[in-house]
Amino acid sequence: MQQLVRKGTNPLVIPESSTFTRSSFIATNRSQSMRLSRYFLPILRETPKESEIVSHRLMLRAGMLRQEAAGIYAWLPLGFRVLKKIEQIVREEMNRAGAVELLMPTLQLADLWRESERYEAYGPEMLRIQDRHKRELLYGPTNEEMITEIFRAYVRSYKNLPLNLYHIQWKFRDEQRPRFGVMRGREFLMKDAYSFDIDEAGARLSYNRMFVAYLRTFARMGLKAIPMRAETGPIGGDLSHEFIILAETGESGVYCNKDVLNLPVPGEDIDYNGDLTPIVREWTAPYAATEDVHDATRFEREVPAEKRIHTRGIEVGQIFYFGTKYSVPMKATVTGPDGAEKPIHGGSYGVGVSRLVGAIIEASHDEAGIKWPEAVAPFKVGLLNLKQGDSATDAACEKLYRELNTRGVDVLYDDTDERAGAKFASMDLIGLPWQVIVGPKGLADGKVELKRRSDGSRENVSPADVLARLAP
RNA sequence: CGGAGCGUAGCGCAGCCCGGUAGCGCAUCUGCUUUGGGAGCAGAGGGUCGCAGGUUCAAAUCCUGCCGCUCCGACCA
Repeated sequence: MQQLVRKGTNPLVIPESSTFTRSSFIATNRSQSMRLSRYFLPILRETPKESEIVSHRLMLRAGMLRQEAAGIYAWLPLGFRVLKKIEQIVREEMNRAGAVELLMPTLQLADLWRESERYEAYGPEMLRIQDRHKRELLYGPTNEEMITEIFRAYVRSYKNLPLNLYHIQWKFRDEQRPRFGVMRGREFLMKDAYSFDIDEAGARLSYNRMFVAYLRTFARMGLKAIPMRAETGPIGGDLSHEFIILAETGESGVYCNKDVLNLPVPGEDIDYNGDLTPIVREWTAPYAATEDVHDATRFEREVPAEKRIHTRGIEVGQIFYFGTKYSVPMKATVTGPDGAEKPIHGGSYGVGVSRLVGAIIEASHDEAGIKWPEAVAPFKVGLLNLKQGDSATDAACEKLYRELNTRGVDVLYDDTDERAGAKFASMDLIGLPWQVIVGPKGLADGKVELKRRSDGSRENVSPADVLARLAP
């Protein structure tokens, strides 16, 4: 069933009799709230057949996502809000680490890829396109060539280094078998950063900055992402880590030392110009590896039996140092202090932004639905009016809705005339961190119910306490 | 890319073998009764049966081709 939650009057028409402007969408400087009756949230009661893993199933049921073709999705409003929140966290942490944002196009000229000799090498996963002039284009699966082209066009001197440029853009890889929803789509949103340094020593400093930025990025999303030694893959190079979150339903097997789960994540006051080596060393000291590079002998020698973890994981980021792999064939050189031209040493650093939406759900859900970490939740609070039309509950809800907004809290206000049970089920499904449940029974005692989605705990509090708790 | 399936109402499915006016549940709409964990009753609307061709008096059903999607495996952020 597809229930388009849209009931009530035409939102484009404010009745003349209205004594107030009925705004369905409240946007203050700090918050963006919605009335469910005016939102677009097509919740599915039944599980769509095509979804195999839990995150995909929940994204479809929660009205976040619509499949348009194999591995290609439309992001519905609720899903889009999560995507944007994740994107923004990635952006803030990249900026904090000194990377500079730009935006490259999705389409690239084939000639660019011929320079690095990857046009032929990439194979059928690359979507190749011809324009009306029969020029060969491709939908970019990654952007090393293009960023190198941009870099070499402008940067001449070592004095402009180090430089780290990144963008957050849609990519396309024509997977033979797309599956698992956004976890392995063909079109996906990715943050990719590219570092440029005069030599390997400099490149390793850049690498470390991204390493630390990734620790912070994933921690902010409520994830324990573990850096694991990785194969360098088709991009090449000799230093690489995958950042993996543990989830039973993960795509690959992982082995690690339990200690790595409790390491401290650097605070936002971390000095990216300082020496980050101790942090990287600390995080790479405990054994942690995916099964394709797993060394059972070492694992058993280094990790005491009670600290061995063998489970599955989802890759949410990967960082590479690849040296002069692109700068040599593409002639991206700068003049060094000695007056000699040198190819730059590069690295690339990806975060699967759209994949993270699914990965977070894999790591945080229960039977009833999603449990969003607050930092990425589409709304912080779900406000449930259990008896729409009752003047007391309506008034109490309207007041809470306005006041939470005034205090900068994102609220999804379920003001529909659904029955209480349906509202509970829908709210649990979409997984907002907090539910404020307002009904006649509680209001008789001047109380509403405050429920925390993460652990299901609930308590009866006054509306004033709700404000104090949710908008301190 | 090997193997296996599936396309019938918004979603989940039956009907196909054995050809004969397209059905069920949920959802939607109307009315009444309900109202703190996915309500009940009564009524209503909604389908080029994936597309094209063929066989036949007659095709959702049989035959051929194509398209789309899913699952297992190999592969991958």
